Amino acid sequence: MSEPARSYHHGHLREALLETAFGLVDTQGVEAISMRALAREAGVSSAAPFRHFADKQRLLDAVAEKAAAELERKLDEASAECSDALTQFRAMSVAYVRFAAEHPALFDLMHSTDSVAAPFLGAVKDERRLKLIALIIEGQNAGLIPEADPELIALTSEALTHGLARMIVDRHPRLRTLSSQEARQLALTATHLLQSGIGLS
Amino acid sequence: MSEPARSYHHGHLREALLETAFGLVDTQGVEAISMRALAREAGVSSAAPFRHFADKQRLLDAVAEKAAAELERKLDEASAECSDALTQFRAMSVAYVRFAAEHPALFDLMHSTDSVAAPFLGAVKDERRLKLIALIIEGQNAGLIPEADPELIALTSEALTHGLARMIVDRHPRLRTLSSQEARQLALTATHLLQSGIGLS
DNA sequence: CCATTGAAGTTAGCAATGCTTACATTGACA
DNA sequence: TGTCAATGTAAGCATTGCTAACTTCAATGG
Repeated sequence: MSEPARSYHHGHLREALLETAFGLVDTQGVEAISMRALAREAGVSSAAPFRHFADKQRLLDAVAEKAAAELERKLDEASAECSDALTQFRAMSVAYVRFAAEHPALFDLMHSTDSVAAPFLGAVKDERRLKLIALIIEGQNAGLIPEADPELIALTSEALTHGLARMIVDRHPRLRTLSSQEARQLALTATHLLQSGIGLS
Repeated sequence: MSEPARSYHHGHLREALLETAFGLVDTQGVEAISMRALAREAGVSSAAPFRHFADKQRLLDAVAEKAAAELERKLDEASAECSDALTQFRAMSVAYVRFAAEHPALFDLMHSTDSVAAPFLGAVKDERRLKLIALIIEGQNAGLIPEADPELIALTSEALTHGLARMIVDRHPRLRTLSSQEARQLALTATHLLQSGIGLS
């Protein structure tokens, strides 16, 4: 935190910009960030950021990738605490919805940025789907998940999870009352409800 | 189309702005619209639009409401062609996903605008949910839909449908190959697959 | 041990945008 | 027919994304 009184050269400009942009998106939304404000915040001229990001969109892409990495970390964390495949599967879904509820702007940005522009983002999604499918197969082998095309189950589950997440982010009327405190609660219960009640098992 | 050579007063500025904004969002996305460009297009000074829309956001709100009306029209159209409750229910889901696939930017705008700022939008959503629930109950009475809390079924279905729609809009990897031609196809098949395979019935 | 060079910073400025204020025009209505 | 509110215009301000031309400085190789 304590920056060693730099002169002329900042030293960590790129990371500094990225970090404050990340925080700003998270707390105030994408439209709250401007290159010039970011530069000001970093104590640097308004042209400096363009040495590190070709344009604003690239900066946002980087923020999106960082958000994706964070999401991934939470998903891994969630699944690591569980033993059997089905529980892991559910824990990941819950963590996914929870992340959306707690960081709507980041979640939104993540999905509105083109995976082509942010390759890491696409790679992460692919990897996650593979993991989901593996988990489903593992669950089926253990008799925890009914026999059906694993890809279809994965797709259904993704749609359900993603849909619920977006309904929360988009302030669905039914879920309108959400304070960010309740979000966590609801994310958990709703996902469990949906998945145990109608989806798998 | 043929404007009668107006002088000074446009006559239908508000509608004209709204219409071209609607089209522009649909074909180029929200970020493609600017008040000044809209004014230029309408052959009017750059301050004129502000006589009809307090600020840009209000204009976008109006576009969102118009999109919502359009969606609603298509949903009604789709359900009107069906007889029994379950078929109507499915037809509406399919139409919903199809609309998202065909008009991603409008769909996106619709959900990113606050229902408080655009009251019609919120009202329409409420009304639709009530209709869905009524349809579910009707389907249950006819033995077409399994007995379960209709609200829960509605919520699940909404999550599934909305999730699928968003996955398409957000260019989900699994659905990445979409050309807007195929979108229609996929929307139909996927929704049928999901709903008949795992959801209801 | 310096000269050079290229990465990373600066200043100045362009074009565009959202929006406001003060003024102009005009159709509709008393 | 006179007036006035609605609707248009002109001019301008602050801000933004981005560029071009110049400066600083740390590292590198002769």
